[in-house]
Amino acid sequence: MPQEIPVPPWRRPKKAPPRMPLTQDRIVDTALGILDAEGLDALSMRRLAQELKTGHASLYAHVGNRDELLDLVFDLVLTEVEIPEPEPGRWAEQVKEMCRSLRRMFLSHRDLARIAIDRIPLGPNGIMGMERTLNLLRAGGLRDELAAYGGDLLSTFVTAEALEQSSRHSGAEQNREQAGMFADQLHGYLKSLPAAQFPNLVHLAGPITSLDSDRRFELGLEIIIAGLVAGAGDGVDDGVRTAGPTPAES
Amino acid sequence: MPQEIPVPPWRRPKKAPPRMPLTQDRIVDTALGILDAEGLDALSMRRLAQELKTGHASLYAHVGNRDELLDLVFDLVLTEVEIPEPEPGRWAEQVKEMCRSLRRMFLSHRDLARIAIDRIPLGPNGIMGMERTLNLLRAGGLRDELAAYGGDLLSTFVTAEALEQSSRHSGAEQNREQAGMFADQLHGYLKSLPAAQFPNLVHLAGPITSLDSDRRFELGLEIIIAGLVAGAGDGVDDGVRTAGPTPAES
DNA sequence: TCCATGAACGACCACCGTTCTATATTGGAA
DNA sequence: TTCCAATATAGAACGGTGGTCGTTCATGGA
Repeated sequence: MPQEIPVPPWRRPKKAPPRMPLTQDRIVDTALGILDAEGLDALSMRRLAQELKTGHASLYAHVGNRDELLDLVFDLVLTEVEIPEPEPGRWAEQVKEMCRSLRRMFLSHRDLARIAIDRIPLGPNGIMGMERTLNLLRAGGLRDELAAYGGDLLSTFVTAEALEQSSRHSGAEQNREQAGMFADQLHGYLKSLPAAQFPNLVHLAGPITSLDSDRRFELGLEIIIAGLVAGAGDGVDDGVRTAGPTPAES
Repeated sequence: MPQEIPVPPWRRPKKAPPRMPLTQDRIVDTALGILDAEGLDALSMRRLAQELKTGHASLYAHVGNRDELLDLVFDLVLTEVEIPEPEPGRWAEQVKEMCRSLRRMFLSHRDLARIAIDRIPLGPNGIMGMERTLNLLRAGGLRDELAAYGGDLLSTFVTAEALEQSSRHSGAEQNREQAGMFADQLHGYLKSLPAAQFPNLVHLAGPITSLDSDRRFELGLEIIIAGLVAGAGDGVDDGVRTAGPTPAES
């Protein structure tokens, strides 16, 4: 890195102040950068302030606290998720496309699933996403309750699956290699169990460990969508027998 | 509290040493106690050591580190989950019973879902549970891949749902009240959105906010089980068309 | 009785999030 | 142009965290 040379004070125009002011946007952008590069544990207020060349206490004038910062980061990346306008006859495929887009977003931002897993996206982009998601789900003819809950279930599924995938590659950065290592180790372990006591684990050691993340994801997606189109929950066994639409509001 | 009187050294039988030794079991039990009473954030090594009337450094002779301690706590509570032996003709109901038992476990131990969400239960009780779960799922006639993944999907679902429920009651202890408060606030907010821009959110404000945790859980359970019995994923659209059993191992 | 072993422990280390207070900077009014 | 009030900035400090290290000490075996 070249040595920093102080700028002579006489050539420094009035405009374009060299001291870029701290703004919430700049903080959130930088936070996302650290997250992508170094993960959630590295994203401390101090590390963030250092990146912004300021003191860590200064951040609190713009973001409230760390948790709120994570809210903002989450809402920011939500802009990357594409939720299609409904087209007739392509409902199931469009739902899958939406979930795949959400998954791509998670996989392209390290540890974001850890942030999202216990957060309800109520920022502006989150609300927009909910609206568009509901629009798509209802286009499939789902009754209100199922549309309302289906969106939750799908996004929870995608988040949890991304979380599992990223937590398997814990600690250091490793792409496919370490994941394969782990799968191999686990496979060996399961195969080594006493077959008399663990017949199913021994028998299924292959399928359990050979499912890669992509296959797991597609499989889960199909299961949930199949369950949704089956109109599950029409009659539940806890007393409520009728399937009529729930009253519009509580 | 009565004053502590030192025991005279002459009456102290050889057996039953009054100084209860630190063991891993005692540590894990105590950790679970703190977890139940005060939550995960309160479960620090120092707090735990204090409860055991010792120094926090002493714990590391028995548990490795905090993460491993949480592994052990997780495995311990897994003993509370009941996984039924398969009975003919009751498959779907038995799967539900298993999931409900798992959920009861989560709800009776504060913050346990937060511990479980990114952990693969590979302790002794976890392995036992996996075996019994696979045994039950396969009794339903699920093909290998679906049985192997179905268990994962179900447990992920139960955990995520428990996590959502417990994170809604964040911070202070609140049973139904605060949850209802939050739902009411959210309902009001959704209803207040501009209907032209957010027609679906406004229309579904009722169903979205009126679903209580129990109903959400049962609904999700039915969706997933319906998807499983539909044998989803027989033909997937990523090139693989045949549904033949995957090779026994990789 | 002596000693080796391993558990227990206090002092540290390098951090963390957050708050308080003092200072610097700035835009606008006089 | 000068001055002031409002605001942004940042340093110090607080009370915590998980984890390590070297030392002390009690206990069981020889």
